[in-house]
Amino acid sequence: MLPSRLTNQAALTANRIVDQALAKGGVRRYHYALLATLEEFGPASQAGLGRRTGIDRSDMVATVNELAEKGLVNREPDPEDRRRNIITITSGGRRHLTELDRLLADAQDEFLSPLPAADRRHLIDLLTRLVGERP
Amino acid sequence: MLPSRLTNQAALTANRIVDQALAKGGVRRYHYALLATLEEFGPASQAGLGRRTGIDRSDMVATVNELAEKGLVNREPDPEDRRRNIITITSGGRRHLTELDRLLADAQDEFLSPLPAADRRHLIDLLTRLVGERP
DNA sequence: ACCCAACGTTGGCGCGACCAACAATACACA
DNA sequence: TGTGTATTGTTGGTCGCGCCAACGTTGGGT
Repeated sequence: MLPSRLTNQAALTANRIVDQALAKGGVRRYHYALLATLEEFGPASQAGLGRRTGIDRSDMVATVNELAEKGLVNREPDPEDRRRNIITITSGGRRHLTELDRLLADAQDEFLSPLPAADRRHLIDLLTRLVGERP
Repeated sequence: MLPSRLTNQAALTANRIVDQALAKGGVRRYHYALLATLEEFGPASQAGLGRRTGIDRSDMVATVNELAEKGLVNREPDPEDRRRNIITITSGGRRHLTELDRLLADAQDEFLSPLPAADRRHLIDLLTRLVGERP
């Protein structure tokens, strides 16, 4: 089977499992990606967040809208650059993220369940190099 | 980074490269999946092809339509079971598939380019076990 | 004769991933 | 100083994949 198709099949499985887990937390993948990135790197502009997550600027608008409506992030204009909005994760967002992380930990385990621990580490290493060292 | 996200990122890269390659052949991923499955396993019903490719029955209708319009497959009613259509790859389809295979070979190489050969084999092995041995 | 399962088909949905265009703002530099 | 260029947020739209529900037709079982 073609490596590309193999990878896609794996991603399909992963996404099914992950989407199901995130649905229990009431969010989709974009929401989690955004919350996790905010928690890891701190407040940033929408464009900056888009670059880090790979989410398009236009999709970022909707994602921030939805998270802001739930009170999980704040959107405020940047006083130093009036083009920008600064997105900040709220304490409620941080709490919610903790729950999502817990849900996702189980999902990862289910996703990787066919492989023993050593192979899981090896797979992660290979994938990291595959997606990381790319021009 | 979460294994699920890592896998998804790899799949995104793979799909971008593959889609671009298949576009040169004038088809999308579903078309190739169908042609390749027909070539490997021989004629089959639409439902049977759907089970093998993972393509939904409803999407299979459109895919067969498009390939039949191009003369790459034939759709004929099964005389032994009038519920079924038997889908057959044509000689033109076989020729086209050869070209697509060539395009895809380059795509695979580009996709896996960050990894040396031994690691590529290892990755393929791990992914095969990950998607294969699943309940 | 009856019911259930499988098939092809239609129509629809959601999500992720994109692109083009726009006004507002910042910035470089001639 | 002004003038062009780049960036940002936003709107609105497209495409493909992956699904699901429903329907009429047909087959197979009992």
